[in-house]
Amino acid sequence: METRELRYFVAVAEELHFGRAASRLGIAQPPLSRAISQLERRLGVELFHRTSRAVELTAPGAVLLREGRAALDAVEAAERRTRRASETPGIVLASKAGAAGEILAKLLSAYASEPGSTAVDVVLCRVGEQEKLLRDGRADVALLHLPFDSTAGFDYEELGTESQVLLLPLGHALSTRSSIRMSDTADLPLPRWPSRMGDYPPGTGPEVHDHTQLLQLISLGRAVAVLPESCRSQLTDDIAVVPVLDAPLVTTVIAWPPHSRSRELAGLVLAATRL
Amino acid sequence: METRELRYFVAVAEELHFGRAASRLGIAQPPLSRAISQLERRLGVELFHRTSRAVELTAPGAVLLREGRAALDAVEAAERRTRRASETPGIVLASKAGAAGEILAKLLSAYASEPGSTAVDVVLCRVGEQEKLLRDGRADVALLHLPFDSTAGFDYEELGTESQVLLLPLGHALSTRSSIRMSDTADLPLPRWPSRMGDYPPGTGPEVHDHTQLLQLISLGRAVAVLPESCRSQLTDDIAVVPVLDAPLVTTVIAWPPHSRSRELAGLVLAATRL
DNA sequence: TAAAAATACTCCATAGGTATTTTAT
DNA sequence: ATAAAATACCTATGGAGTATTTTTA
Repeated sequence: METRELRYFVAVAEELHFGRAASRLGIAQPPLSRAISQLERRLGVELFHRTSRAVELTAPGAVLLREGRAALDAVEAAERRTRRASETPGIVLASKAGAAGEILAKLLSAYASEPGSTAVDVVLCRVGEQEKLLRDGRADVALLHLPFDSTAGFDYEELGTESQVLLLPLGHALSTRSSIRMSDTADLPLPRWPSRMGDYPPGTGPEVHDHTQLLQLISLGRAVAVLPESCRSQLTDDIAVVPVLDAPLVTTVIAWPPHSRSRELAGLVLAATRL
Repeated sequence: METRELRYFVAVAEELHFGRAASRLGIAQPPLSRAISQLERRLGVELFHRTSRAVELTAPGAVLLREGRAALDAVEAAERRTRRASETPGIVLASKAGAAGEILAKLLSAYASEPGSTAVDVVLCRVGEQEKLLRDGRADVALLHLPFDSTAGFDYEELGTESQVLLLPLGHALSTRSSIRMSDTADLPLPRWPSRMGDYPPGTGPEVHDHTQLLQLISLGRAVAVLPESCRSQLTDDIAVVPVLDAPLVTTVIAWPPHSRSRELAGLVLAATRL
């Protein structure tokens, strides 16, 4: 199977419409139809049920969508990491914008002072995006937060655990409490974070994709949020903080693709675990 | 980058010889030379240093070899799992030949008696091969033994831990001892297992790639070996067993590719953890 | 000088385009 | 009746073959 065939298949599987998929790919519809049916013939598998009104994935098609995306990510990663290996040496570290600020600063300065360390580019990304960046080679290592992010498919080291606090606009009814429980937050405008696919769950709270954005919404009285307590260091004084007694503990981990232990990466991970 | 280009590159990187790589690929040498230099041009990266006498990988070339192999495995896995999804339903489980016999039998019968379970094909492979099988889609789930195998890149659950014993031919000088230490085995003909690349480390012991083969060599007096104690169940009575006090503990785990939690696989894993 | 990669050229398989037909709602 | 996929047919890019040249240890 060629990557071009996989790209075509994934486009159709995502659009569920040959015409739209073709224009997204920058080709005409007939060659796309041919490419897909040729792929089906070569695999001996029907990938789509199609009528003139609807296109839908078959069960084997769903398998190919999942596995094919992973394969395309791997090919992209191979290409990108090869290019980067020939250009600027250095490590690309992905972290959520606005989160892990303190630990990130400490890590960068600790690693920089090690002998033989290289440059570390920091990519600040949206919540949940780090995994994709690691998989497709745009990053070499990432800071993740369990249980929100998933370490599936990566090697990782735990860096620390912290409890969570509720952030409220000053003057909010709950802002004078010394502590609260998760059940107290049921009716509050909690933010909706994007899911793995990038879409937002239904609900009343605002849609947010990074912490900076969220803090601003809290200041404006449009949201409240439960966040790891290390976020205290970046709060403005118009936000109140109340410990949440029964919120899940958050573990910060440093994660990297398996089998990619370059000396530089190993040094960075070591520096992280020593913090 | 197309998979064809990756396959060509990997062939040259493994052979370090355009002519041999070409014949391995079933094409002539000139198109291979052209394909590689075209790849280098498109990537903007020199992948090989070549003279008329020697071909060697550059540093970015080494990166592409590692990442490219992973990408090719992922593409192969996508193709194979899609084909399998359309044919016989069922799970393919990989396990080392001769190892994990008891736990495997228990697992298969436990899972088979669950409601809604599917067929489980067992692939008995060589030591260390399970990881490759999981990565390239020939297997869906595998039994691994830590610390010998690596779970890098997989999800897994631990199934149990056991200590190790020394297996000796009856009549061997050490066969009457009630226990021994690793240091006592220093001069014995311990088997040499294949490394990750499939080649054998240097040494005096025989080269072996599965337990059945090894047990036979022990019976013949050509080898002794340190193995998990569960191997006792398959021993013939011409082999003596002596506990090794300070051998590393062996943990059996069931491992699967991340993001592949089909209902059937989840059921099998659940059955395994309940054993 | 000899082994091996690169170049020159030729050919054909196939990816892609346009025009049109079929199909199912 | 119409939106959308499939088919027919054509073009041209580029992948692969053979013959030859260049390179360097």
